[in-house]
Amino acid sequence: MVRTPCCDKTGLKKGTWTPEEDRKLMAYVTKYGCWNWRQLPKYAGLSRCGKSCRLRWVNYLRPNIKRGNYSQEEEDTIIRLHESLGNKWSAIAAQLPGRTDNEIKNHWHTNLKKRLKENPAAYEAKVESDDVFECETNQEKELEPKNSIQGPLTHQILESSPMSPQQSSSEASSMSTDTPAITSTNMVTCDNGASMEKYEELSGNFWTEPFVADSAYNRIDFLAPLAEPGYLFPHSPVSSGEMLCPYSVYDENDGLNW
DNA sequence: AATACATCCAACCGCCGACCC
DNA sequence: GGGGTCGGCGGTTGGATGTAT
Repeated sequence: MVRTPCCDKTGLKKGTWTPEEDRKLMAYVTKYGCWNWRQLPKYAGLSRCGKSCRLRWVNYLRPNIKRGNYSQEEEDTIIRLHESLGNKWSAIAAQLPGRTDNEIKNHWHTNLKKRLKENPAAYEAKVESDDVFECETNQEKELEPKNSIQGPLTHQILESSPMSPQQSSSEASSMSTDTPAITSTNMVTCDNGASMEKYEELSGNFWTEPFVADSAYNRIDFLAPLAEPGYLFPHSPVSSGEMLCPYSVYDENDGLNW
């Protein structure tokens, strides 16, 4: 069958995302969830392909993204998993909460692959110890719920995350590391029809009135939730006082730090 | 200071499987 | 069962940034 392109090639912006686009996407997904990536840009007021929006959210904007240096432990995990799974980056990423498949893939190609090429002995040593690791992960698979989002390393890694020092592990475990869905009482989840219905009840004319970040947020500074958690998204994870952004967007001295 | 080169990583592209009608 | 849509994945690219000359 012939696939239609995921987006109209004309009139859609490509390339690096601007802070304004990030803000719109984040505001929209945080508020309404990812009910339909293809339609989302239209309602969010973005001139982007839905795929591009999804990628941007998943790889960059979504909560709990860990950025920056990889710990030795994380690198070891990537090496082990790559040996057993191959280039299944999403599967590897599932074992490293906070890391995206894209980021792991990049890290592999830019650092680990090169390093292992230079020092294959170290690679062999890691792979040999893989037997024990696989045994552990199999046990964990059996113990874990099938749809469990958190990987086995969640706890230790998130605790050491430099991204959100104020975030407790319980808070972290309440948030998905893998799905863009923002699950809360009045938010839409990607896969839960019941939630959608619930949301419709609460939002009223959402389906007939496109969300336009400009109009919705021009009146209230987008950063308001950071200053007053819970004001804009009373039932969102933000309401507990967490930072909305996965990375620092606000600098006390300079304002926006995009 | 200017230029060339190397490296990194965000984003795009095309394909695939799941799902729906 | 076939056609169409969608989300997700892995490979690749090219712009941004860093380093060397």
